[in-house]
Amino acid sequence: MATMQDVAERAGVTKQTVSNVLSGRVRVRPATAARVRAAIDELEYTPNLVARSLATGTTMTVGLFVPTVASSFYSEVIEEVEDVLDRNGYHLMLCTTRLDGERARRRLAGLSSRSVDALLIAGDRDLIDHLPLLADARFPVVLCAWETEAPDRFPVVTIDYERAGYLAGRHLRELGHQRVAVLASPAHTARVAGFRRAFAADGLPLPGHAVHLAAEPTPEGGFAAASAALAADPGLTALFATHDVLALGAMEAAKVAGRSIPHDLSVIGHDDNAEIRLARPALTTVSIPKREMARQAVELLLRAITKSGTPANSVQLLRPELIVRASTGPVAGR
Amino acid sequence: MATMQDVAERAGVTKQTVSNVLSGRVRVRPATAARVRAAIDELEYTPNLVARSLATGTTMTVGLFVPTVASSFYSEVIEEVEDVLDRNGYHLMLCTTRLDGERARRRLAGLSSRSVDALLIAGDRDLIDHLPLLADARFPVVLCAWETEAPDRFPVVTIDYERAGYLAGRHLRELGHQRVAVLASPAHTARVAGFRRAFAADGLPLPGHAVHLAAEPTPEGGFAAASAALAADPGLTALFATHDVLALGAMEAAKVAGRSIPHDLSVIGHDDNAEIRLARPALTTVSIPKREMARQAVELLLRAITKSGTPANSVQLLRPELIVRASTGPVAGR
DNA sequence: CTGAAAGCGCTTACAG
DNA sequence: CTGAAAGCGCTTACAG
Repeated sequence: MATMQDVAERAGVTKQTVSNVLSGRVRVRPATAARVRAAIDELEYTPNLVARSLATGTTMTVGLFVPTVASSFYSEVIEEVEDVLDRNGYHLMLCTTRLDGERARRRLAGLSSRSVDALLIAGDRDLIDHLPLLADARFPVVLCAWETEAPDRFPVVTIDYERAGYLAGRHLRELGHQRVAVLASPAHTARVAGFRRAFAADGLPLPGHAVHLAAEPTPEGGFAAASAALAADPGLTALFATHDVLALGAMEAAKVAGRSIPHDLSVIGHDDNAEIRLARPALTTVSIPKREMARQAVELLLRAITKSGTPANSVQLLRPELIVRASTGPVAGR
Repeated sequence: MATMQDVAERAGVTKQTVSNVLSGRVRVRPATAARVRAAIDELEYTPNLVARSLATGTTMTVGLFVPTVASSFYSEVIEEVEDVLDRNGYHLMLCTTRLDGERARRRLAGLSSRSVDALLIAGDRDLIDHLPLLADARFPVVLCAWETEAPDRFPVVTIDYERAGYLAGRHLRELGHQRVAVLASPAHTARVAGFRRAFAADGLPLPGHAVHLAAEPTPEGGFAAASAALAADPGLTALFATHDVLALGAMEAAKVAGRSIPHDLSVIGHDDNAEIRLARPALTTVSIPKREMARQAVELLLRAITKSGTPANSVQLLRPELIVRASTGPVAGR
């Protein structure tokens, strides 16, 4: 392994000069620089990043926490984060918490030792209880895809989930639906609240039992929740699933129950994820700008690193958008 | 930021003693150790991993290259890799190559500077041309999920893809199918070869035009390829998709063409990925032990790190398994 | 069982 | 524009 010292000797200079050539921050006479470059090539020298990190106090890597990698939402977040990072010369350290708080805690503690220049935490499911661990992190922390209320001390870039739920509710209201149910993952409280608001605004507050929790964020979970909802109230004319994959299961359940979509039952999802491309009829859903969110979160993080201060403690909300397709229709159709 | 020196002063010892307490590799008198631990707590000292890395020459992080994170195959590989790593105290540095050879090259060069203790490369699509870059890597490299022939110098843990294709072919043969087509991603050469072998063995070599390449590994890609196959030869009785998501699209295409599955057309996939849970009829497929593969690959890597030698240059093949469900049936049914 | 020294390979002021 | 020095925060033999 060639070291900077080796290169220096070969080029007949000191290692400081080699360092200067490499960093470009100090002007070096062209002839000298050329000699240094030649030596670097001959020796196949590549700088030791660890040594550089120790000297500069910077690692050029960012940590990313996500609940899972097996969902198109987080896949896209990860890819977007990596792209922005890559463009700026940063590496990505990935931790998936897997709904395991203890695991999350352990990984968080493991990363907090200056091996990372900043931390991006996506999704609030597992880490929320352990955020105090980061109370005096010496690096910037940004939260994204945060649906529950976030701790005051960290900036967050997220979706206006409440509005997303509201858009879904308003759409169903405009179609005349009155008896509706919600299929929700336990964490999706803001979406449910927004949906409720749309109905309450019209003087039709949703009864508490209209919300059916799905045990798992899978089609199977949606199938079970939808079956339960339909059994509990056969008069239902519409279903809001707080997650597209839940909606997929709900469509299956409707079929099994002999209901055609959207004629007998409207179904609306949330996310506009890749998983629904094959759904028939095409699923009406609320689209959320996940890549945009990820991009802005990383950029905030990167700005915080270079300014080496804590980032402005702001909450940034990206707006969702209703995408009307074929799975929702007027209630009159029934 | 408290340093080891600070802890030492507070505890009235030298930093070497602190180091010894931390590492546990040298016995320290209990009373001294207790004083040191107290000082650590009071100062909230956490060791600087970068400094440790420079001193030990080890970073406790492993790099993982995957083509993409947006597929359940690679999601599962990533999660499994991370689990094994985590259990052994290692961190994960993730690079997705995204079908971009130049990007892959750049990331590879970026990692090769001792910031990683070992490298696991999953999938051969993007990096194969750049592997020579690793020719004199100073850390172990292991390949996995490799379908094309791997460069001699690296150990590989992969699936017996040829056999997977063979199992699919043999199944169709046993059901009496003679006129069949293959829907394949361009890289899936071994699966196609194995499938061919099953037919050739029965004296029914597949004509070259029986293979239809899918432009993209998506349901849409499968739909297009299947439509083309059905148009080219309406007498087809079975389709082998080298990837489950292709099979999903093929099932759609069959529906559109007015063919019922499996009565008019048998469809068999490959991978047994989560994406097919909702397919109706349930998809017959060839299951591959992806998590097992990932686990063994990482363990090989870890062994290579600790032995600090290059791992045994072996090729390890895991066996696929045929999973018969409802999308395939006897040709006589037609 | 504890301490003094050297070293890991860089970078960053600071002189010349 | 180039060189000598100190330092980043650890670990690892090596003495005592």
